[in-house]
Amino acid sequence: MSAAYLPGTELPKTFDPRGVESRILREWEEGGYFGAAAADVERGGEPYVIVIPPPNVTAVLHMGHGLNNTIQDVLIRWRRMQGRVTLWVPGTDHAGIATQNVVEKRLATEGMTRHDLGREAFVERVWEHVRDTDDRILGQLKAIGCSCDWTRSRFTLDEGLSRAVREIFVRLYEDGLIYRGEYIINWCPRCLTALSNEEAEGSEARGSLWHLRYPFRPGHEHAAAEARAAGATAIGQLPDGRWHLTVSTTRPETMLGDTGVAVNPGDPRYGSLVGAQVELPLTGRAIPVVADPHVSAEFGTGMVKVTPAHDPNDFDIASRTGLEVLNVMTERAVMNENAPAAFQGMAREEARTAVVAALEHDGLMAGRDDHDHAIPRCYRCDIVVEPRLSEQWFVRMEPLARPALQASRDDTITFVPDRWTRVYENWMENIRDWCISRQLWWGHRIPVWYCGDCGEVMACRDDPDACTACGSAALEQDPDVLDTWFSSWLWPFSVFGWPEETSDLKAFYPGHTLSTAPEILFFWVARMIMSGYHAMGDAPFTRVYLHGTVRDIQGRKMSKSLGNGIDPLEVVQLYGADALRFTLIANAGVGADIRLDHNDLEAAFSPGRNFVNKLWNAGRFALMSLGDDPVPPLDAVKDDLALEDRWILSRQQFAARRAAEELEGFRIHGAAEVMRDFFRGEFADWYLECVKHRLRPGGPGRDAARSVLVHVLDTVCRLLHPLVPFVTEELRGLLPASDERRGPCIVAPWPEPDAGFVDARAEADFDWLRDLVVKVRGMRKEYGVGEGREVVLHATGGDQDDVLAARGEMLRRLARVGRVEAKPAPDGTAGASAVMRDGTELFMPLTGLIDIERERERLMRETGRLEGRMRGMRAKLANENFVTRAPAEVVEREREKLATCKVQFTKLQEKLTSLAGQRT
RNA sequence: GGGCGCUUAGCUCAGUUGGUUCAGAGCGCCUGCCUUACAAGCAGGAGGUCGGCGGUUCGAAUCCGUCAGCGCCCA
Repeated sequence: MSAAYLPGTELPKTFDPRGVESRILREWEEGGYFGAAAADVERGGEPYVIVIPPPNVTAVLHMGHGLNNTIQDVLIRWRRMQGRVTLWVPGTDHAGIATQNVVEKRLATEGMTRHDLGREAFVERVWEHVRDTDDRILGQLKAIGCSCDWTRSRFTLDEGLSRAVREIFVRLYEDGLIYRGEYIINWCPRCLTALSNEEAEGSEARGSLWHLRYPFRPGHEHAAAEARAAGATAIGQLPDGRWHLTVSTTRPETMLGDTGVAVNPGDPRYGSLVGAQVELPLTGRAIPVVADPHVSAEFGTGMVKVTPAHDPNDFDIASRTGLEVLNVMTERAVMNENAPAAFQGMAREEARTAVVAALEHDGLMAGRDDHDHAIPRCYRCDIVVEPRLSEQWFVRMEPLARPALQASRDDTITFVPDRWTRVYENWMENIRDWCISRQLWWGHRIPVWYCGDCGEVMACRDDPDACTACGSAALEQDPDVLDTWFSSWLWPFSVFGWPEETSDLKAFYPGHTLSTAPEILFFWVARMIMSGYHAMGDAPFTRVYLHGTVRDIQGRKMSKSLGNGIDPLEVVQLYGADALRFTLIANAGVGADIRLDHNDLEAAFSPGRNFVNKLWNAGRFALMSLGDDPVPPLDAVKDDLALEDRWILSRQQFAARRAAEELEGFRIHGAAEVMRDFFRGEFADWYLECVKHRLRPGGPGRDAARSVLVHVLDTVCRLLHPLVPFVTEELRGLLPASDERRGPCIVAPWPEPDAGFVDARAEADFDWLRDLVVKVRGMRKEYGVGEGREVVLHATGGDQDDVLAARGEMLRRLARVGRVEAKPAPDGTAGASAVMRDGTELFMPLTGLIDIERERERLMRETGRLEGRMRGMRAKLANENFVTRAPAEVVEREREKLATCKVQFTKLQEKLTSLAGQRT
């Protein structure tokens, strides 16, 4: 692309990412390759669209983002090279509760709360924070090479996206899908806001199950006695003769808010109790026993205490049975004025201890069992969530879930790995309404106004001046904001200007692939699909790739609090973006977690760096060897191709085909493996070594070698570009230009396999040569024949003499074989032997070096191995069932294998016999 | 309580529809090489009864059941 290296100077021996990446990045951006316009699609281009999972502006990116975005960039770059109109929309998320927490914490260090600042000033403080992290996040994405359309970067609180939020809110409200009501919601007593069910994360905890005794009120002894007589073991008498019942709870402090005890109406034990009154201990209140069909007769004592204001199930019981709702806690989960005076002002944990002690003191504690259960915690601050009765806004989800569920069932949307399909469908099938109001200041203000005069409630697209019912100007906007996810669920179309019917929306919606972590499958992915159908009538994407989590070497999730994170920018600084990407990709099995050692970045990222460096050096070698003469196009040398040329060209078609297959199936690590095997295992290790001598000035078939070398290297660059974009861009830019090699790699065509280059004969012949070289190397090593010392090789009994004769120079260079004889060595010559699979006998005279006993052992090992294999094959073939039932093809293959083994075995036996002769 | 995933070489993990060298890669280890692309490299090598048991099948790392250990999700 640009002349970064002075003509005539050697390229550096190691690839220098820092010197290259920023320059290439600039060239890409200036070239405008990242962007796409609606017009490109209107002209008939086939779009490929990804919207980024917008990172939180809470903090800068970690390695999980590195993985997430590398995957997206690989897909985008690949599709771009395939000629699709690719668009990757970047952006960030305002992350209401999380961001507010971060800024509040910072204020706390200054000894302030958000209330000291006031709403407006506080929000301005948050904006300052956001502007800073937003820039840094986008910078990080650029640094790892993400080819997003930066001109389209969005923020979920942008004006346009805020408009989308209002629009969807009002529409849903008008459709009756948004409502306000008083229900038990998950409440964070630290953040002082409602949470959705998804935001209250269960955490396993060792707890207790306490059994409490509630005495019957005077006059209800008969009911108690009757129940006891009916077999109710949980009914009994206290030492003072009073009757009591027993209920169990994991949260004794809530008993202060009990307003009843419920039993199943069909429970034969408790029929007499319904309508009876018990005395609620510590409070002096009398509460009734009621019947409710949702109480399980089998669970526990079959009687449950009912605390309507502090438990969602109890709330439901109360609404069915008419029990009173009594809230005994403040918003900070401190016992309030409805609790007995002795407990008022106590925090819930404190109150628990006090209640237990008081009950014990009164002889009303029947016992305690260990009880493991899940305690919901706030996903942002980890405080135990308190179920709290409060008035909130909800989305009625069931109608929205219907098409979203159908889309999965009919494979309109598919998940990779497939197991997430069931998780998604299960969630959709058991959908619950979504609490969307948050008692926060940072976020989209709920677009609802209340009339101070007539009480009218209005959901408005634009701020109203007067009440639509009475005309009053005494309007007040709902003080709360919306759940963050209520804006991010619109992301796939709000970024294109919805609700305006923009040309972008027409061109780029629906998108194609969504790549994210499974932890936000419900929060975000599922809801995007719902809103996509509701607002656009179509799914926002068709394939959802759910990748694994980046963990530390001990398998712990990387986190700031553990200090086990790895900063992507540090890795880019030290090893380069390509190394970061290749390392992540090569380690990322489909949906599998990745372990990286944060204490040893060298161990974690050097393989990636080394691979990149290897690539660089292959290019460096090519450039040093090509000389200044024009490189002929492949067409011009097609009649001069040597075996290795035809072989590598054939293998290249295989690699291109396999790489595309892997990418199609989202097996990106598989693509990396295919390409690494091709580039390192075949091109660098074998092809380059084979053609070195030909590339010398005046070397045989030099022009053909030069042509193939450049052609394959160019292909390697293009194949690897989606994975390691910088080094491939740099390298390809240095190759001699030609008509097919003009323009930057980023928009070069993806290599399509060309059947015309597939050459099975060349592959077979070359494989045979490769085997021979490996065998010779093995024999040399066995006897410590120094690498500088040439040997003679006798190769007899095979039918590859032509191949051998033509590749003498290759053998000399790869195995230090000075001369190949097509006839056996004279009888009695000491040396090492081997037999190829086709029966070709190899003999390497090693007079003076050979140890006959050792050679015998070596050959015995070899025959032993063969014998083992043959035994297996003979047994298989002797099995009537195998021969008759297995496909004929498989049986035939087995026979052929056995035959070749036999030939090898026999020849090795002969060698052994002749060795024995020599010994005597 | 329900569901899902994992268990393969010392470490981290691939292994698509059961059958061609399917028992693999990278790192680590051992041995030998500074062979003018690359020591961030090259060549050669050691190392695993694919968690246990049972089943299906001519044939199982692969399919089924079960047990054990680890992890995750939902209630």
